Amino acid sequence: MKLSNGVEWGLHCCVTLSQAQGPLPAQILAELHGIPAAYLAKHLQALSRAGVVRSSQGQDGGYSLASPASEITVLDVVAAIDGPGELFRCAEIRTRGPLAVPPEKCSQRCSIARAFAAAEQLWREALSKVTIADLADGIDRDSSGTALGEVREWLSSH
Amino acid sequence: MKLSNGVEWGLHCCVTLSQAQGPLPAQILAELHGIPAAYLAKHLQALSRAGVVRSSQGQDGGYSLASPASEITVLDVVAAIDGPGELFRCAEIRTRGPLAVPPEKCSQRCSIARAFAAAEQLWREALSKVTIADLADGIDRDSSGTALGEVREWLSSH
DNA sequence: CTCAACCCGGATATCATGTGTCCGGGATGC
DNA sequence: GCATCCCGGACACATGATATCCGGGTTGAG
Repeated sequence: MKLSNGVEWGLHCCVTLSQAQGPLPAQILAELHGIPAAYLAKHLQALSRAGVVRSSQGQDGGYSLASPASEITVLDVVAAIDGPGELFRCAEIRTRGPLAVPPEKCSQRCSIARAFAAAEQLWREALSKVTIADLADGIDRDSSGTALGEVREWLSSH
Repeated sequence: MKLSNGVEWGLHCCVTLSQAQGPLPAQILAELHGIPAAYLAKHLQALSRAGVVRSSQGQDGGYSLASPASEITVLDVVAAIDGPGELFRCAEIRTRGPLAVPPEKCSQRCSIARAFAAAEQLWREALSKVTIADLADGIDRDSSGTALGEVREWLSSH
């Protein structure tokens, strides 16, 4: 019914990473956004496994974007953190009860599942058209062009 | 991240109710679909509170559709059972951390929340264009026109 | 080579929510 | 009056999200 909070964190972190020169440790990203570092690390690992961000170990290591910000979509981050599963999971209750439909006649999804799948497809398409660069642009516009500069300045002083 | 199972149950029940002559008890609806009656009752109550179905008490009472099946949309059932809340809840983390944005500058939603709101709007519009009558039609078509007749026959013998 | 910084993965604890059951109360028709 | 049925709340349980911690491995600097 609702999306994980980690999706929002992941998107903010990607926007921040798009403004950084080099790799950023999870600790710094957590401090900047005021969220628990240990938990954020888990979501960053998920983003890393999905190939959205790249991780470099060792001293001066950290996370950086694996692709240009204009090529990473919101849907990529959602799929990486929240999983690729569908919003609506059909429990196939037509195969239960006294009028159960035999499974061999269920090669096609029922009309209810089809309706949700079509709606979800529109949702995914919309999210796949928004990139990290678009989000950064929107944040900058909302702040009259000061927000991203402040982020870069804060990062360079840490 | 996922929708409640009760949404699917509610939709199937609405389709069944569209085939009934009079009110159907929750017990009958649960038996027909092979799902727990006590739990289904909770979801039917939610549908009743939302005005999707009408309940009649006393002997020979039960649930019936409050409107014609062609005027009840899938979105109505989703909102009634799963709540009117959004899929994506913005935690407003821009108001946290060392670069916190003062709340008085947050009259507008952040660009991330706007992207999700736009995508979710498409999802809702798609669901609001599918009615219970459409679902019943799809189920009948999938079964080559036999399924709804079987349901009506089963109902009349109980 | 040693050390510190940092990522990775798993184990664990806690809490909210979904799932499911049960019971008392009230309404309705016979 | 009685059986049937809805309504609302209380309760237990499973699941997943949230959050923390620790040991192990990797890398760069001194």
